[in-house]
Amino acid sequence: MAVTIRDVARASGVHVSTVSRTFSAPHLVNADTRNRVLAVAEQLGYRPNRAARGLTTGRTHNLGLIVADIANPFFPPLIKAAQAHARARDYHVFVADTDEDPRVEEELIQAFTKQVDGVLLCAPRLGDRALARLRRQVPFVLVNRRLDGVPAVLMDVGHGARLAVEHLAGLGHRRLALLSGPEGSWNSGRIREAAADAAAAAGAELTVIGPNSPTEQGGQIAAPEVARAAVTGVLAYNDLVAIGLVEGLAELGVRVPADLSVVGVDDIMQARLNRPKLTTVAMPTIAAGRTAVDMLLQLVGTDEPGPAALTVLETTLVVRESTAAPVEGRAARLSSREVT
Amino acid sequence: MAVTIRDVARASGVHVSTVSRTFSAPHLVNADTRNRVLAVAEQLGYRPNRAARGLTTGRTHNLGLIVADIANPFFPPLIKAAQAHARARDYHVFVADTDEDPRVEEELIQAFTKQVDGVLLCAPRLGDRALARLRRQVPFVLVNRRLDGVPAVLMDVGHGARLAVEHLAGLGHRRLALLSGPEGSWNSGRIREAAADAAAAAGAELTVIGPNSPTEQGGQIAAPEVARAAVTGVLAYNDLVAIGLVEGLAELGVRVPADLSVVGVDDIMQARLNRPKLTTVAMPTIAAGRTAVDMLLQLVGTDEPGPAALTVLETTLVVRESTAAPVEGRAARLSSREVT
DNA sequence: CTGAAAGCGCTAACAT
DNA sequence: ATGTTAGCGCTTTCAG
Repeated sequence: MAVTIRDVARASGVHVSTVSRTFSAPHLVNADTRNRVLAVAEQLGYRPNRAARGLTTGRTHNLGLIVADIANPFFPPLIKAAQAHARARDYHVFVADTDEDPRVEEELIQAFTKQVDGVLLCAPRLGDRALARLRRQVPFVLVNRRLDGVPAVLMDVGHGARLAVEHLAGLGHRRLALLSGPEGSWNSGRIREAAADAAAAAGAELTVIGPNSPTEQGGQIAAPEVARAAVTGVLAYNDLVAIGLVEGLAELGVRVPADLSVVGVDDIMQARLNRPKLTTVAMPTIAAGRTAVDMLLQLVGTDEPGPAALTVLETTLVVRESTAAPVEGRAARLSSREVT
Repeated sequence: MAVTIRDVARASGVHVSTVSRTFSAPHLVNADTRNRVLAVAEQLGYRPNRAARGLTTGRTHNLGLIVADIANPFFPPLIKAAQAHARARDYHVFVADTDEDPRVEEELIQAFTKQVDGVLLCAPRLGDRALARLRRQVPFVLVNRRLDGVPAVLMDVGHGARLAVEHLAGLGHRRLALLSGPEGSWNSGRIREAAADAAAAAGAELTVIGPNSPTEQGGQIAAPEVARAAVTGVLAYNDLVAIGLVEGLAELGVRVPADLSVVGVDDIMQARLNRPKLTTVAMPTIAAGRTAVDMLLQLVGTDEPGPAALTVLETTLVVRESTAAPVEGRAARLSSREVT
């Protein structure tokens, strides 16, 4: 085994408890002794064993971070921000991926219990009831999901969806479609509600198509149905779906934005790369990651003062090239076209 | 505190060691007792404390995974694969991001010591000497980096670079540039060597431009220099750089592939989305993530038989739209053009 | 300010 | 097959 507190104690001629204090309560030990201990520790290459410490203190100084899909470009910036922020506060973070499966999600939360001081649940797919139950096992904060009494950071995607629909309506679109997200997604619900409201207010008709897998493939698969729906504007659950939709549409000979306007949600890097560049709702992922860590640390009893138990972050609409004014009679023309 | 092994023991009328055995060596305990213990444990909601277990066994069942930048699209698929693979073997993984800073990299490795059974170092930026020293603190396996005596999984990017240069040469390009990567990058060195070899073999001239930040910005910044270099084909350190380069070039009025051919490395999702779709060297990231975990677990003494201490994974060239035959006299025309 | 002693939750010989 | 007894490395009363 490696060098322990005991080795340091022996080598510096003090008792282990003094060494311990040197690291966990330096002010309780005489400056001279402290320096000596520190020097010896340094020289021996001593590093406190966090697990052992956690055993007595009850705090592991570890956090769990659970997302549906690490490879979904929406998450990495959030993970990166959360990880960096946590590290700056001397916390390490376990990252895990549920593969969009609620059961895996539950298993992971269970597995993290006792391993971590708290977990960040990003856009969980689990039901309210399960979440409420799990909550008693381990403290957590939710990202993009609201549940009574549980701290959360929300990116106000409803607002973004409203802006998107108003943008479309402002361009003159009256027949809109919404490509909804996966079953358990809270965001999908918020987008849908807000879009419906905004559409009604603007006197536009909104058809909901879904649920869809939150991937490019999901969008591509939905393309024929969208084409058949005789709409001129579409709001997709996220950018990946939007990008897939544009691709699928292209294969059907439907051009964006000439024949159909498409807006996404997330503003992932790909949105800017896509041709046409995607009009989309930008999400403050970095701020969300940081804030979530702050809230979690506050929740698990760190002294650091933190934000309130519910933080709502604003979203904005980024208008790019995938939206344009509809052309007269387009809807009719589209609906009568032969589509598989 | 939550429910411990002791609570289970009391409630099921056996000694703690029996409970312990029920979980860590089930075959050593009578089926009836085992079932009873299991039932009680289940009912009480008992979950073993891995940290406590680790204290006595010396194995934490945790892995560390260190990358230069979580938000670089090259890494998420690798992280995802490694995490999933590790979890299937009952290992949790700490993910950390160095922000391309070797000092942070070193700090992280230090911090993970004792916290994990081993660490996966993906494309480390640390020097050989530092790596060799650190290696004595914690077992690790390298991804895309070779160091004597240290297990590694390599994606044969040299081969890919060679294919790329041959592809360019085959198209008729004779004046090539290489946008190299960041200082500490082993991959960048391999690409450079292989590209130089292949260029020489094909009778082409190769200008090295760099080092460059491994980001879109890095490519964009290099664009003027590339334009000035009077080359007709470019191999970039990675897709991000290639994409940034294409953008930067566009701003200077240089079109890809009409005026200049560009090849990237990595085949990230963005490569396909970019216009023109990027010709690039595809990396087997998922296999790499899995293999690295296997090697690491083998290294730290799991019984599972694993692959050898050095695994080289093949890369391939994906030809898309960013490369084409050069047009007569283009190099001269480009070099004489006014470029800032 | 520092030492002594107990114990965190669990495993690992060693007995029985 | 199960109980006993020591710790693992560290923190935390409690004395002094």
